[in-house]
Amino acid sequence: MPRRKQITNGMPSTVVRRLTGYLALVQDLCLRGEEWVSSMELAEHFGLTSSTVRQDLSHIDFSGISKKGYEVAKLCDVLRRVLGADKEWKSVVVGAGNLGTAIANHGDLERRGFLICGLFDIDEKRIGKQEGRLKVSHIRDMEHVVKENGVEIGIIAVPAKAAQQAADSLVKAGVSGILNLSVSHISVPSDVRVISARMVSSLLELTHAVMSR
Amino acid sequence: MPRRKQITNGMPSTVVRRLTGYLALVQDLCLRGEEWVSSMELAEHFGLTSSTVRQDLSHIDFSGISKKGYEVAKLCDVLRRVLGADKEWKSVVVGAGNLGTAIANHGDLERRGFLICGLFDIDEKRIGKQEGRLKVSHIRDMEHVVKENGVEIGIIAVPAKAAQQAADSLVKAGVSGILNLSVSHISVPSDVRVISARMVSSLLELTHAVMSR
DNA sequence: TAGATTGTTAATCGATTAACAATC
DNA sequence: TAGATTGTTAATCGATTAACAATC
Repeated sequence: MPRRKQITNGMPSTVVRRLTGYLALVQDLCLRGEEWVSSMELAEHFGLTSSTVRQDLSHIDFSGISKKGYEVAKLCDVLRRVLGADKEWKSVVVGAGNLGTAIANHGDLERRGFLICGLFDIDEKRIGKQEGRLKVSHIRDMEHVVKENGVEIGIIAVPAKAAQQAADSLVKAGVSGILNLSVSHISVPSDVRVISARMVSSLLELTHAVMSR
Repeated sequence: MPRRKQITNGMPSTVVRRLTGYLALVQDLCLRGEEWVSSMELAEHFGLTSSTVRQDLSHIDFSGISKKGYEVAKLCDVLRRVLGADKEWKSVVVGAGNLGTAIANHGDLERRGFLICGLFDIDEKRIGKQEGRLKVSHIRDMEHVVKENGVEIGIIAVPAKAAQQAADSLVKAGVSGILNLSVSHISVPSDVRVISARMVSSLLELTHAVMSR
């Protein structure tokens, strides 16, 4: 059997990560009414070389103009399309503690196209509670909500111990992607995508950096 | 003038990031009473090769034992020391909205050595409010709190527009490292370390991955 | 036109993997 | 001892940077 390559489909993930940054900046420039941005400006803003920026942008179907740079509004559109920021992503949040409810009610997410369709917990004391626009439901009702609304994204905001169980429920309910905000590592079938934004890990990256100044 | 290398001090940041993952797993194994872990087990858990794991661990002052692997408890100790997880980090949170208060009251952080000493906002309506153990203070009092308590870490949890201002206040107050949870990019002097754990960016990485399955 | 900035190729650099001797 | 797993060197692979022709 030939060795299967890990994931050689689209762009390298390092490029995708930088594109999310470019998008954030370009949206900003757009609001400020800027019309053009050069690879050099983008590079300086993120501490990269202009070469890297041009390489990154060569991955997407978009061209700059020799003397002027990139047209902000158009670049914004293309990046939004490439990253999926132009469509609405139905999402659910697992974990109705402080963090989960904060996320469920975090206007920024909805403003950016992530429509939270459900907030779930397993603790009977929390079930039924009204949190902003959402009522906390039991995890056993998740599958129903996911199917009903065509939910594709699950956000895990539970304590470490419950993370794998939350992931299992999300997978069983049928989501395609999971954002893991918990402290733990989770394992899922290979057709489900996972991104971990573990705050504690980030904080430890930070403390390491602070210590080794 | 000779070209200054970006940051060639310690370990590559990719290694540091993986070490934070190893620590999370090893702490878990420790709780479960496991005594030994091999490079192979660590690798499988994170989808790496055992070679990468051994290379990573060769960066830290710690040795495994030929036939058995790595001693869980000792590895845990060393990783904690290397990453700074063994000491208490005084921290402040800027932004007393949903996210900021969730973080300030997030038990997981305190349990892991991040002691939140202050919660700040600029909105008069929020100032003085009691949020769990903390009372919301005005940003202008931050410098005092930071100096008084020897705060080293600032966590930014404000809306996009206020992020740079929050960063400026933190820098002025004298923190050494910033965890940026806001949507925006921030710029700070080069002696201040920044890690961005922007949820929206992570979500866009995720949606891109989901789209290109 | 002249000059600035792109897109792209080739060179460099760094990170991952393979391989294997050392060793418990 | 024999076998498993480490630590480390060398080979491979991929990502970043430099350079420059194309071009607006």
